[in-house]
Amino acid sequence: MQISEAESVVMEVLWQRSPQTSEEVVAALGERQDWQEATIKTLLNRLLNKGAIRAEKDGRRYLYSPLLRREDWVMGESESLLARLFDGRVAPLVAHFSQQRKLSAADVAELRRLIETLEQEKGDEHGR
Amino acid sequence: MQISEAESVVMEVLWQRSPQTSEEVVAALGERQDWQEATIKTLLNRLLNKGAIRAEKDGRRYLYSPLLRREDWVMGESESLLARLFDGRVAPLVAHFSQQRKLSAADVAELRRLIETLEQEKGDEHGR
DNA sequence: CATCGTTGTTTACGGGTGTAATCTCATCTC
DNA sequence: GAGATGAGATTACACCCGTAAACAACGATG
Repeated sequence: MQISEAESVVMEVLWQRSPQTSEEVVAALGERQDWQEATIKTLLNRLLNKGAIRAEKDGRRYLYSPLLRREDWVMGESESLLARLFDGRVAPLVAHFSQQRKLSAADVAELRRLIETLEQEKGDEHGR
Repeated sequence: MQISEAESVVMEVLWQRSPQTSEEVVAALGERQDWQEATIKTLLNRLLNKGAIRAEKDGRRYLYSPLLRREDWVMGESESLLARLFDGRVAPLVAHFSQQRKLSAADVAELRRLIETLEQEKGDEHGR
């Protein structure tokens, strides 16, 4: 399931809450995006055709809900990037950021806590 | 500097070694990619127009070299992804991978070593 | 010098994307 | 029931991208 940049912005709105009418989506986007209503309708339609969302009839309107799950999309995008740039692994990405001095002390601390949790879990699995 | 997927494949060849003639690039790609020579020439030209590579005359041919550095491109792509999907931070990406069980014990160990190195460096900076 | 060939340049074309206007049809209102 | 209103569907259009063929220019070769 391939969705474009602009389409993903619409998806974010539906991932946040669903179902929503097109009017609500337009309202939600109106704040941040300066898209015409027509543009958003086009995007909703393309998402429908792609099967990324569904529309159920509700009186004279439709209620839109995501079919594509955010986790799946995020994982797809992330793995694609890692595969193309970092040989498919996470550690080289982190290493790259650190080499470019893009990690703050807070980032490092957060990563450490995360790693420790993970090591804990791995240990548990082993014991079980 | 935006370069497309196909263009980045050509860049990878030039990043590996440069300068190279178009013939060499074609040869390097011929193994993995089933592109016609014409396709590769188009991509070299587009990269030239974008300023991502340069061509210096060498007799009747040109020698192509990257202008865009791989690190810069990698960082740009990575930061763009993090910004769009993970609030711009690295840790949430790692967390996401771990939640999806995409981290092996080896990955975790590698990350741990990396983190320790980073903590070391931070300490040094502080002392200096 | 005329021709050939190689390498770079220009043109092509279908599909996706960003952006939007227009059309159509069903419902609300008088 | 006729017109107005509003939602979704259709159409539009320029640009980028993947893919490639056609063309042009310049040097090699007979």
